[in-house]
Amino acid sequence: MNDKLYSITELAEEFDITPRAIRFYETKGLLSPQRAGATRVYNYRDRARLVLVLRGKRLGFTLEDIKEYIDLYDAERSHSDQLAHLMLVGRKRIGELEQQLEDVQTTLGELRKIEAEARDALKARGLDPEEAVQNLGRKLPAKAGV
Amino acid sequence: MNDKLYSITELAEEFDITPRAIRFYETKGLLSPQRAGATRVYNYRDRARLVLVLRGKRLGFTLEDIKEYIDLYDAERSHSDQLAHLMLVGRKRIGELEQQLEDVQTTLGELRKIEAEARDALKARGLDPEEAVQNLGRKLPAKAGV
DNA sequence: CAATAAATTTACGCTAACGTCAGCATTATG
DNA sequence: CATAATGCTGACGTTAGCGTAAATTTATTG
Repeated sequence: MNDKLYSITELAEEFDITPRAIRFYETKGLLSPQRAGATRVYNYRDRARLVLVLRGKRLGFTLEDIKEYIDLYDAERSHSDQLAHLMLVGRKRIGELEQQLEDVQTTLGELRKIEAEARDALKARGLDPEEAVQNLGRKLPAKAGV
Repeated sequence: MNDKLYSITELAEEFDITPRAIRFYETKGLLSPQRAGATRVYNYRDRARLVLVLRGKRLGFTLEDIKEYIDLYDAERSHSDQLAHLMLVGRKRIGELEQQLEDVQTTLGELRKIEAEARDALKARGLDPEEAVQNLGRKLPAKAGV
């Protein structure tokens, strides 16, 4: 059931990125799909890797970081040195992410406070906050993406 | 008690960045210290802003994102439109960060699993994991920072 | 006050992560 | 089968975020 195959544009559309980006990740060693002739063909594992890449990006890691991270999954667990190295790199990343977790939580707290204050201030003026937000779209020149 | 002033190098050293970076943030409108003649002088508020900038960076935001975010703090809360806008932008960021929170937690979980597995595998070979990690430093050409 | 040391501006350089052609081959379709 | 549509490989262009060097004040210190 996991034998489904994907074209490059299918993946691109699914994840809202460009084929160019996907090819670029390949040149960086993050993906290595099969080929049918010259055409790239992605299987379920390739797709899973792409998911990891995109999540890594959302977390602000560089593609090189992400490669190192992905390699943790595929690392040989044959030599003890490999295993020790796995632990070492894993711990480093864990440390980084724990810091990031703290940052995210702090910032979320601050933002929620700001939003709540703004909402209260609107209510105090006898306005419906949701309505006020809606109205912005009509007054302003239309900002973000359809 | 919060009237302490800082030179650019003091801040740079405290946060382990370069003066060049701090000046760069200023050109992007993220900081606006006073001047004593031509020399930049930073007060407590400037320093607090810098902290926000650096945290934003750790979260993977662009400097432009960070500017928008910082501006939320200083936004006028006089007009209702401003308040509604504040809510809108705040919610957008909150959404992003909630996604990021999920990403961080997922990735942390995966990494902890990998690290634990590596540790168990080493133990199963009768090795002390900590020792094995230590030994890496002596065998390998010395990789990361001091 | 002469000699450093520290700051400033200006400007060019560099890397990451793609975007954007160009030119060509392959595949799909009316 | 003519014509799109899709894909491939270069190769150059672009933006963000500083690094680095040069030339020039400004500050500090023996």
